[in-house]
Amino acid sequence: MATFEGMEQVKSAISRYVDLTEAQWEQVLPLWKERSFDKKEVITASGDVERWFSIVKEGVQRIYFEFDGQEACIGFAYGGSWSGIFDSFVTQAPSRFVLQAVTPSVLLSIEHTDLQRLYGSVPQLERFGRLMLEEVFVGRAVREIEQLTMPAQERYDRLMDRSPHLLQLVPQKDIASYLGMSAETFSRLRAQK
Amino acid sequence: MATFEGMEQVKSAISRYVDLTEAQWEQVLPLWKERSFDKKEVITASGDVERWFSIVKEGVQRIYFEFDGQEACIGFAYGGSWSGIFDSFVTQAPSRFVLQAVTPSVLLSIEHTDLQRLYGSVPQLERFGRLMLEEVFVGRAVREIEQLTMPAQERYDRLMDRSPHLLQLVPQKDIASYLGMSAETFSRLRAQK
DNA sequence: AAACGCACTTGACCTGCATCAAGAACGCTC
DNA sequence: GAGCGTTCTTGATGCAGGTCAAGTGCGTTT
Repeated sequence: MATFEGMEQVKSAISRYVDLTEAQWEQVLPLWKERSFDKKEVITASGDVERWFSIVKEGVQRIYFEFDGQEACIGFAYGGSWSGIFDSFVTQAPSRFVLQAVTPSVLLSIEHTDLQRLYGSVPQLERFGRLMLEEVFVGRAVREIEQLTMPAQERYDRLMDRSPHLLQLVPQKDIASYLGMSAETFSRLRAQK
Repeated sequence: MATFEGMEQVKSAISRYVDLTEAQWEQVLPLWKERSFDKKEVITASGDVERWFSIVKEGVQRIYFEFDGQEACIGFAYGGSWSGIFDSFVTQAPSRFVLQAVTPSVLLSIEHTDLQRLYGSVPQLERFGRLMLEEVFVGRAVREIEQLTMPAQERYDRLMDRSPHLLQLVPQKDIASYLGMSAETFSRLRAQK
């Protein structure tokens, strides 16, 4: 079970979407667990079915895809945001992606089966489930649109606006990969500022 | 309500995922409606919330995104496959995409509210809902991975393997856009075969 | 503190694909 | 079936960004 601060963080994250009664919180909160990972530890491997939906308590994680020796970074998760392989979590099909801790990380997680059961006993949670899924969908769609319609330069600018701290937290090569450009191009873009 | 053939098609599409009793079919089938669209008619506009989940009875549709005068094609739907703006349908948030009939189209559709209600009264349908969502997710992820990791040539080959008939059905410029290349490049790739 | 590895920078080169442009071949409409 | 718009082809040109290579700095290990 999560620590006291952990439970508080889960409560405040969910509270942004729905109000629950004290009795309901007592059903919801005990199901969340605290999970810790070392730097570079793989949290969910390719081929695994994602069992957990998580809120990031500490650290940064990345989602990437492997193909003939290369890696393509698909997304990041950090303080306060959701973490996990959402498509695999939702569909309970094996993931083709890897979730890895970039920095030492602590996640507050709930199991798929527990969440499903909660949907039955605490109907308001459905709204939470829908809205967090919406955020994930929108995030993916925004990235897809940006990749399709913007040059490297502009994609860089936008990411720096949205997540200026990211640069301090993760290797530049991962950000470059996320933006769909080589590490060299990324470096050059930074230089001319 | 749908025609007799329409209901048969809905039944066989759902039957691939779950078995229902006759009594259950009688709850499910009457909620599906037949909707017809002219060539080039917009089915779901940008900004709309997607109300419908559909099975394609006839015709081809495309999903695209508009930005400063350009269009980026995100996907196609045709005979037997699902159609709709799935992320907007699932999240009930306004769509940033457009769904348009490329050829005259007939869709067999169920409303979001009706489907939600059915999940309550026919629990087996949840499985259907999950599996069709899985297909959509997987389709999106496959395309994302292909865009990221393959040169234009190979993306072209793969699409032609997967959907050889597509070329007869929709303008080449839309396929080119879907593959993330210019119409000219697409034309040249075809020529050298 | 020496030594190794890894991330980052910078330069030179090269190429895949976009863009521009101009013609050919289809549909539609009247 | 004449005319017009739209789609498709083909050629010429240009450039964004990938690749290769060599060097620099830093954090870790021993």
